[in-house]
Amino acid sequence: MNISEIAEMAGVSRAAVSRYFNNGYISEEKREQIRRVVEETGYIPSAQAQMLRTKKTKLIGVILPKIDSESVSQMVAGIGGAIRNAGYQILLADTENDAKKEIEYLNIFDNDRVDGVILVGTVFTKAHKKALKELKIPVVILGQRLGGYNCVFHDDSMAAAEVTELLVHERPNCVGYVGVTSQDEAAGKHRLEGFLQTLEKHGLDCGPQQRVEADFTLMSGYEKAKELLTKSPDTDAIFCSTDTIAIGVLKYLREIGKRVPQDVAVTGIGANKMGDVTTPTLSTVKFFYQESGAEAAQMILDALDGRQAAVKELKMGYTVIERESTR
Amino acid sequence: MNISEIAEMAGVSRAAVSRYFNNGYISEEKREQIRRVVEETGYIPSAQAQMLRTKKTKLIGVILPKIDSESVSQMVAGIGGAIRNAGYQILLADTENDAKKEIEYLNIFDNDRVDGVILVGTVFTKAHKKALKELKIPVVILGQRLGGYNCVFHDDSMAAAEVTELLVHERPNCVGYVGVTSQDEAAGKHRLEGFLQTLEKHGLDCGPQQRVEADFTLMSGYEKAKELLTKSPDTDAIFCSTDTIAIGVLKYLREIGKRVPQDVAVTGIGANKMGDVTTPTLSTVKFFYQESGAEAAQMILDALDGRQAAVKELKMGYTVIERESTR
DNA sequence: TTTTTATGTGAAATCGTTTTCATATGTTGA
DNA sequence: TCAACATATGAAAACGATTTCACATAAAAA
Repeated sequence: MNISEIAEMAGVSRAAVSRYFNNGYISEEKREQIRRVVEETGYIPSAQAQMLRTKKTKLIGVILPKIDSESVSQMVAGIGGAIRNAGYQILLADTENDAKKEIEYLNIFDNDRVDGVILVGTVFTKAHKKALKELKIPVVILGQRLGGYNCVFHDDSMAAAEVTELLVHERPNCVGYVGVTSQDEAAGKHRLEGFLQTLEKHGLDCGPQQRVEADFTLMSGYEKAKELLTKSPDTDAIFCSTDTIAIGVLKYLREIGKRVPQDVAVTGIGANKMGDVTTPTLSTVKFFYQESGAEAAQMILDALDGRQAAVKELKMGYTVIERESTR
Repeated sequence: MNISEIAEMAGVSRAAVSRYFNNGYISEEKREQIRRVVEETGYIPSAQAQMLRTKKTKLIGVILPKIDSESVSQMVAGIGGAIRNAGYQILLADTENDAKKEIEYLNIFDNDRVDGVILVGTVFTKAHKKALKELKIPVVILGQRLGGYNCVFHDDSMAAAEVTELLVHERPNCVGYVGVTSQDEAAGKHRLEGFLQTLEKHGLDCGPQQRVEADFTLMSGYEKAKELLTKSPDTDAIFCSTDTIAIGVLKYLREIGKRVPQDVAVTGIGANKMGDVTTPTLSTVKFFYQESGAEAAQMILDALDGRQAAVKELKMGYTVIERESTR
């Protein structure tokens, strides 16, 4: 089934059929003839031919580090919901935490594979910035701020600062930090900054010897808590850069018989589902991942529509969730 | 940059350049000339033109009910990993639990949008079966068995039967069931069957009045537990069709002061991350979602390669995880 | 009445590849 | 020597749409 057959069956030219689908000038009479034939045959225009001719794919490339993560999958849900009504679809590129693949996909997508890219970023190297600079199609960075680029990110610093208020409410003697690499500016650097800022405000301290660096897993949180508490057994408040890490920390504390929050207060960030079912439940900050995904999608859509002149940076809000692990 | 420009720069015909990329006959001399020009220009052939001409998109359509779900996102991770090396990518279609959209996407994808479809199924209506029957491209059903179609699914019945063994280990007096609609054959019908089978084997019973139907949420598990325990306050073992539901049940039991497992034993299915951090931790069954995704992907790949003559049904194994909520 | 404008139409070019076809040449086997 | 075959090449057709162009016609404006 192609446009020529439809045209012939309807007794019109190919151009007329094309106009029928694209709201071009066409008489009521021919419109009806074509409608009938299209209905009978169930004809759908070839997406490939359209893409080739129009240079529009109606595809948004989504590059992400790992799809099976609560936050990332929520962002994708938000993106999907926002672009569907505009007739776009998601071309998924899961890099499996491989930075090289991020750049590879960026280059592949740039070659007319998709109309725009949403990059769920973690760490930005020189190579990333070079690849981004050379990009010919619109791009939105999601989850990180990157100067000069459209981006949607979370107020990691303020969120960390506010949740730290819960942590230090009972005036701890010895505060600990279980974070992630500050190469990840959002989850590493900014959260650490917010944390330290609140400590300072309260005349508290958390020197480098009180800080340990985990990766994004529960077991790593557990191990690093052990390291921290072995070094400083009198730690009575622990800030964790993610909920998953925090839950690993809780696990270790329970194992050595420390009560939370009586002996040690603990906070996380991210409002992972797990944090609401632990004992004690975890004080944390809720980011609106699905909404940020939707916002990023809208930004790409605007760029594709030719709206949106200047580069936009959108910082999303958050909600502090006070639960049992602090007080 | 198109193939004609490259051909001209290299002093060869378009056909030669095409052969260069597709391992056709080409002399060492020309190969080298083309290689140089391609390297200089960074030329990448237009995917759209290739798709149009070859009728191959190198795309797998993945239709799923909801991407921000632990099991689904793990399946997608598995699919992604398996198809990447074969040069395929995922075109994502999230139906947001809308069965109509499942059929819509099936039809869209069938029209040369993708080379094959993986359908993460839940409920199959007549309309689904009609759409599937009319499908011209290969399809694999993931997560459900559907006779006559390639599918990868889990041994829900046996898994439920085995986890029920844990539940009845202490010879309960009154067994309850919090399940999901049996329109969902995998999570509803088969798990119920497995559950009942083990009960029968032990001379136990769980009549319809002891069974309640939840949806797939934690709060629903909570509400239905309330319903069940109001009706039958002496219930001392509860089978839950999913971990999320089970955790809602645990929440309610704790609220009314029932100890788990001393007063009431509870089991779930699915090995959700939450079940390992609750108090008590949840006895459950681990399915291998990522692996099933990978298997489904391999099946599609085989079908596209012309291998795989007959329809295949692949039933995946499971592992029972005994934790604190039973004993 | 004449000019402008809006509406309607199909032929043909175009998008950027792959593939068929016709045609060579050089090598091998009989 | 001649047939058979593998290797090599470019011209041109094909994939299936959209869009430009030239040309109508009818209605509105001057």
